[in-house]
Amino acid sequence: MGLPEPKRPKGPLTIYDVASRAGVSIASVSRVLNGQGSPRAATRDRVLQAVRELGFVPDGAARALSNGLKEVVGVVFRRGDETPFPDEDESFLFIDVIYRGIDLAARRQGFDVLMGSVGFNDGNVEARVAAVGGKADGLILHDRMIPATSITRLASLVPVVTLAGTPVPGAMNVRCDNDEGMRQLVRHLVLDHGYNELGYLSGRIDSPDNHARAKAIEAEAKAHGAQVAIGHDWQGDYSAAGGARVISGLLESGRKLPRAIVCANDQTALGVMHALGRRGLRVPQDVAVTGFDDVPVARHLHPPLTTVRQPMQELGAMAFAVLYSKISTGRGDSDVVLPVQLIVRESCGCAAAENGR
Amino acid sequence: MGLPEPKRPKGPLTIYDVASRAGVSIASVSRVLNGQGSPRAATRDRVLQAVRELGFVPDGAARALSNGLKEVVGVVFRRGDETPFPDEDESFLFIDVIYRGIDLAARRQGFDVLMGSVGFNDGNVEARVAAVGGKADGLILHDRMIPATSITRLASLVPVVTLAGTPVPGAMNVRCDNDEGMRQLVRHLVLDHGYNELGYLSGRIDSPDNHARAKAIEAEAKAHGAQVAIGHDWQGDYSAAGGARVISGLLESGRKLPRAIVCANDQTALGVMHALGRRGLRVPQDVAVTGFDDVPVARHLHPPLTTVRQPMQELGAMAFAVLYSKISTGRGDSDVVLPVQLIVRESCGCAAAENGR
DNA sequence: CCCGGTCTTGTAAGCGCTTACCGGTAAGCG
DNA sequence: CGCTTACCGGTAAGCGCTTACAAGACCGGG
Repeated sequence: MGLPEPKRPKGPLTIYDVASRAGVSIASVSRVLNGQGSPRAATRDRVLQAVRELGFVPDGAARALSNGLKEVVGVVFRRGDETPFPDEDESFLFIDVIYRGIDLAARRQGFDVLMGSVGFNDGNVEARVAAVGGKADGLILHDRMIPATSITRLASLVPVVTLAGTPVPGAMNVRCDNDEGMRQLVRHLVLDHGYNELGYLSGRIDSPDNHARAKAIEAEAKAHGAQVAIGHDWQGDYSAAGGARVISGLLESGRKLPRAIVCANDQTALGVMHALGRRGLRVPQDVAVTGFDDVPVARHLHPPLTTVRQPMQELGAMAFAVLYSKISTGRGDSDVVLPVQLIVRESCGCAAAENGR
Repeated sequence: MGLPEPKRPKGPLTIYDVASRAGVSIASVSRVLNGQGSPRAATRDRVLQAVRELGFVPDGAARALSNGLKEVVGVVFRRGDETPFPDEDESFLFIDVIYRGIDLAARRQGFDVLMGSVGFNDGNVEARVAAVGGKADGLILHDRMIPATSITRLASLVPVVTLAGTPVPGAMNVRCDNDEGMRQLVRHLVLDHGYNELGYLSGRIDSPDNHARAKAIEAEAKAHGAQVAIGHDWQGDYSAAGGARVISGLLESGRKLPRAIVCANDQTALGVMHALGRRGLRVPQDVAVTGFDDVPVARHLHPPLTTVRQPMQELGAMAFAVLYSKISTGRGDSDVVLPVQLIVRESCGCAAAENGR
């Protein structure tokens, strides 16, 4: 008000509009907006006033270009494909919890999170990852979506943190202690329950996490004299459908199931329990089942699922923390391992203790 | 190779580096990268070669600034707070499905999704929303996080789609047909089951969706001569904890529960069922319970939850579609209503039909 | 062999913002 | 009262990329 004509120059509101409206230079506007320098109170007020009146919001791209900080972390995960199995609704729980951890941590530093998911069968994954990288200050990548060499190369351009994988040269890594978790679980099954026949229903064959878990169960079972069925017939894919498929296959071929089935993750366990239930087999009386992850629904299954809790939210938060440190100070830990925790519920054969809440 | 010294100029790789490496101008590089013009095959190859060797990825900010398109949609939701109740783990399921819909649709247009969540108690929500808006080409906002006038103002700067709210001047809106869904549900309860006493365990009081649902249940119940308990004593907040709290309160004050409890959403129903179970009340024999949303876990509850399915993924996809249309063509529908579907399972009293699979 | 037309490539002008640098003004001091 | 010292605030130079414009290369016809 007072000024002749604000006359929004049509084009989307820039700092120049604010400056002329407030009768100062664009530099002053910028300074007020960013709290740099020490503008006189009068100046500051006029600028703020103009900003308010105009409803001005600075353009992130220009800002980023100018000061070299986008305040954006890119996160690329694999999602289920566009047409998931009917059972698969919950297949993204795992990554969503991680997202949440990242989001919370990022928010605290004024960063936003750019999601760039890819399907399992998408082509040009590298291109997608690169595109996200170009829009962000740093990248958090799930497992092995692209070859290690590509990750290394990418990492020379923009800081990269891989999640739940094995460290890659140049990139940083954050993961959970799969090995220890699986070992605890096996000890509980073998030592506390006395099961000496286990089966390991695996995850995707190309997953480092899956390898680590398989290795651990074999080693620990052996150490305590228990058998473990594993291998091609026991090949799942981290999905509920996959777990159900394996069990059905085993049962149909007349195979005898081991006393306890250790699943690569909770979703698989969910599928297994469904398949078992359909065949009239009781969990845990006939067959014990365990998961891995401790996804939120795990406690709501019947029976509640015994599993290994990965601190997924912290995993995400830690990934961001490491990345942020790299972005702001230029250095960050290259391999962080987070502890896991055995969660004993009922699906292993333990009696109901403290159900739900 | 061949050229004297690539000598990465330390600073992070720009189009100039690529150009000099390939022995062409930056314009040519840009053209090759964006498929503009018709570069000679030899030129194209040299550029691509250089890009590959250097591992160049163009800077998104610069690109955005230059051509006025960031290829980013901002999405701001309310999340639970940083220290959720133990029960609340699944409280974000709802929005995650929507995210997924947005993500899928966005990906198809080469857009990425920028998440900017805010907690229920966060201050300066408007500032956060604005910040996200500044980094994106368009904004998808959940419900009413900020006053309508703010939304309107924001919408003059950048296209805005609100979700599941009521349309706001200037912004576009996409929502589900709450009214029809609730009416179908009530008809099922009253007409098919003969329940004539219902209770409506509401959502957050400031939510338009909650209002719409409350209105609908009252109207439809009245139309069929059923009573419905509603109001202060029945005030939930969309959370499981809230649902449980209300039920406990009611029971402790010695109140008699209606025959059927209609919850504002599935999470609330989950809490209600827990609370009921703890008091030894059976669902649906003693009290019927219904939800709203059809969250993935709904089918895994015991008994499986009768609810109203909102096509949440499509909701997200539609939101993006509308926004994209606005961004690219300058116009988009201002109020899209998506149909809902009554999902009858067992918590209403119906017999087990086709359980989960 | 020269000239006009085509096709390719280079030059340079921004996109909106931050910030180094410098001139101008007001305050401080002898 | 005049000069030094701070302090503000303005001017302008980029940040890395796209693209309009123009210059150069190359072709064929006359």
